[in-house]
Amino acid sequence: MQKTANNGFEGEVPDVVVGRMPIYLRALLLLNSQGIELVSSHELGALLDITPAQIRKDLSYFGRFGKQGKGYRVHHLSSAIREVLGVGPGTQWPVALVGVGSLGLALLGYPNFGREGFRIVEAFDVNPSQIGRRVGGLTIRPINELNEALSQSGVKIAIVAVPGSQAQQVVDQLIAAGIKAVLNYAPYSPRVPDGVRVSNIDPVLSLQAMAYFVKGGTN
Amino acid sequence: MQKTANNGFEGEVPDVVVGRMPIYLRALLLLNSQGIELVSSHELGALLDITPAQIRKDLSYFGRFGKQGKGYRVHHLSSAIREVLGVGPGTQWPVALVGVGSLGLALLGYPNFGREGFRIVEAFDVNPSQIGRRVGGLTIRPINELNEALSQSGVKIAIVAVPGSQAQQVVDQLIAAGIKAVLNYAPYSPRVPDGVRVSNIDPVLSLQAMAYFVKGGTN
DNA sequence: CACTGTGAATTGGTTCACAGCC
DNA sequence: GGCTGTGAACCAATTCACAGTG
Repeated sequence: MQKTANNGFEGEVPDVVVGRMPIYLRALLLLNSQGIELVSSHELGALLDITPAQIRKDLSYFGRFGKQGKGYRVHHLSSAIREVLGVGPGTQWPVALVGVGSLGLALLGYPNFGREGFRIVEAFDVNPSQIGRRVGGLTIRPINELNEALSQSGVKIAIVAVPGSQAQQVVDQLIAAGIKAVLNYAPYSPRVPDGVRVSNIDPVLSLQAMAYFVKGGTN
Repeated sequence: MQKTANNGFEGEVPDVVVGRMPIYLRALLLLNSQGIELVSSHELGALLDITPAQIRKDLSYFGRFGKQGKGYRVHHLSSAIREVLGVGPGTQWPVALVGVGSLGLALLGYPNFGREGFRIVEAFDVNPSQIGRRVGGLTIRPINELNEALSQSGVKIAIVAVPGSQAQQVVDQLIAAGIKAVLNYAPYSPRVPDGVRVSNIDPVLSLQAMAYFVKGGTN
C-alpha cells in the first residue's frame, strides 16, 4: 500500500498540522515581500522556531512542494498552501459578524481579513442603537434577521463578539442558519454539534496560563 | 522514584496541562454562579467536551483536590486552581498595553481582565494624537517612555496591539524593560529569548485553518 | 552535495482500568 | 456504590536518519 501524499481521504491530516499551515503561509508571504525566492526547511524553521523535520513532514501531508538540493520556491509554496487551505487568490470567504460592540467594530475595521481571504459581509447586533448604523459599507442588522439573511446566502463562517452570556444562544442561531465554523471571542466555549468547528479566542485564558509560568510554575 | 503530585520541581507539568487549567477555572466559576457546589470529573467533562480521565489526571499534577465517591467541591477547586495559576483573589497582575488603536481601546474597556486577575496599568502608543489622551483612568504615554515606566514598576506581562511591522521592535523594547510574558495581537510572531513567553492571538490564522475544514479538507 | 520526503524510532500526551477511599 | 488518583497501556505527534534526487 503505497500512500502517496494527498490520496483524497478526509480526516487523514492531523488538526495540529492544519493549524500550522497558516503559520507557514504567513512566513512565506513575509519572505516573498522581502524578495526572497527560495527557502529551505532549515531557514524557515529558524524563522519560526520549528524544526526543519517538522516542516517537511507537515508539508508532505499535502504534496511534494520542494526541490531536493534547493529547498522550496517561496511563491510556489505559498500558492500551494493557499490552495490547500482554500484561501487561494481569487477566493474570498464571506463571513458574518455578530456583536458590534467595541471589539466587533475593531474587527470590522481590521484590514487583514480582506488581504488573507475573508470578508465580513453581514453584521448583526441586538442593541437597537446600533441597528441600521452603517459601518465600513455594511448596515448593522437586527439579530432576528440572522437566519433569513444567512440561510440562503451560503455564508459558512461567522465571528461571534457578544457577551459570554449570549454566546451559546447566538451560536445556536448561527448553526441553524447553516454556519459551519465559528470564531468565538466570547469568554464562554459554546457547545456545537459534530461537523461544526469552533475556535475560541480568549485573552484571559492566555494570560492566566502565562501567569503560571511568570510566577515560576509550581511553587 | 516515587513521583507524588506537586513535588516542587519546575518544568514537570506539560504546557498543554497548564493551558487547560484556565478552562477548568472558567467552567467552575460558571457552576459556582449557578449555585452548584459539587461536580464530578464526569460532569465537568461533559460540560467541556473533555474526558473525565483527562481532567482527573490534569488536576493530579497539582494536588489531590477531590473526594472519592463525591467529586470536587466547586468553590474549593476553583480556589485551588486560582492559587496554582497565581490569580488568586487578592492578586491582580499589572499589565502594560502597547498600541491604542481600535483593538487596543477595546481591550482597555474589556471588563473581564479585572475580574480574572489582571489590570492594565500602563498604555503606550506611537501616534502623537493619542498621547496624553485619558482612557478609563489611564493616560496614554509615548512609547519612548516605555522602558522608564516599566523597568522599575515590576510589570511582567504586556499586551501588544500594534501593526505587524512594529511588533518585533515593540516586543524587544518590552523585554528590555523586564517583561516576561507577551500577549501578542499583531499578525506577526515575534522572536523572543528563552524565559519569555509569547501567546499569539491571530484571528486570520484561526479562520484559515477553519476554512480548510469547511471546504472539506483535502479534496 | 545540499536538500527533500519519509519510514522508523522516539517522545509526549491521552485514555484505560483498577486499587483505595468516602 | 460512586468517585478520585494514578500507574500501565495505548495512541498521536515529533524527531531522527537516511535513501533518493536535482
